[in-house]
Amino acid sequence: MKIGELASATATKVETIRYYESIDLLAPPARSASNYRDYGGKHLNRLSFIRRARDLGFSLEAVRELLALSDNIGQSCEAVDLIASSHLAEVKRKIDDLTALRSELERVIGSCRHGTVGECKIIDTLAPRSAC
Amino acid sequence: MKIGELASATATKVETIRYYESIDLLAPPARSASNYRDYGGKHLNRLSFIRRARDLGFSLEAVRELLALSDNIGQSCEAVDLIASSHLAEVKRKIDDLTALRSELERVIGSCRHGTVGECKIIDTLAPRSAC
DNA sequence: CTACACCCTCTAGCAACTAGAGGGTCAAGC
DNA sequence: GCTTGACCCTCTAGTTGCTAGAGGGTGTAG
Repeated sequence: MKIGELASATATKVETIRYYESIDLLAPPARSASNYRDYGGKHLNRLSFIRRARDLGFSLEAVRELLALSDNIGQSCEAVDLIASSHLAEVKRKIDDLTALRSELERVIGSCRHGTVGECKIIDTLAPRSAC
Repeated sequence: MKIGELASATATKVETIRYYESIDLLAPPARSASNYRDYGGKHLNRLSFIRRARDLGFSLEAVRELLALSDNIGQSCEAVDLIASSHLAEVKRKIDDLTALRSELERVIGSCRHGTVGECKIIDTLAPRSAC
């Protein structure tokens, strides 16, 4: 399987696959006579795993740990749970931050009377002076 | 006013102030005899503006535009409104994305039975094989 | 035999800083 | 007068997760 085929099989860009190899996330595959990368089923599985984890928002470092853990089939999955839970906590925190931000932005934008910049409430919120 | 003073007055790091100068967001101040940056009230206002806009999540490019607009006091504030509204739309989109992500993560984590990695539902979700 | 799609390596770029190296300046305390 | 420590300076490289480009080689269809 050539890199382009692996790329379309996993909806990943060719450059991204090479990048994953360069950071040791994906093992270097065999090479053809013409030095083309030649991937097998293992690589496909591994890259699929990476893709799904990335789609769930895990960082590449987290993915790296999840991959390592997934290889120790007998071990407790506590560590897996921990990584996922702390990621979830982070996602929740971001949602909270963005929700607060949204309210603030809505308030600011809602106060705009569509006059001149000199009277603009939005600019007013940002600048430490002037009135609307 | 030295850079450290401006930094603590605006809760900005010294390096960040120098960075803003390097990308022409903040005008270069006068220099003292010993080549120290010497800031005035204008710089304080400008940096405060930048900080508030950044706190509202505006990109540096958006901040640059907002700053330019805020100087044209007579102009219509339509452009300001547009920048703010499109930022708000972006924030909303991010909240939606993260909320969907949160549900997915909660579902995945909730299915974990705290056994071994081989039985782990979390790993199972990521890997295209095995059972819990 | 010549297009053209594909592959290769290596490097630089994005946002928005942050951290470090390697140096100069200035006021206080001994 | 001299050292200590907190500042300041410039310049460069690192962070995350790719993406895009230069400058080349390969393989196949017409």
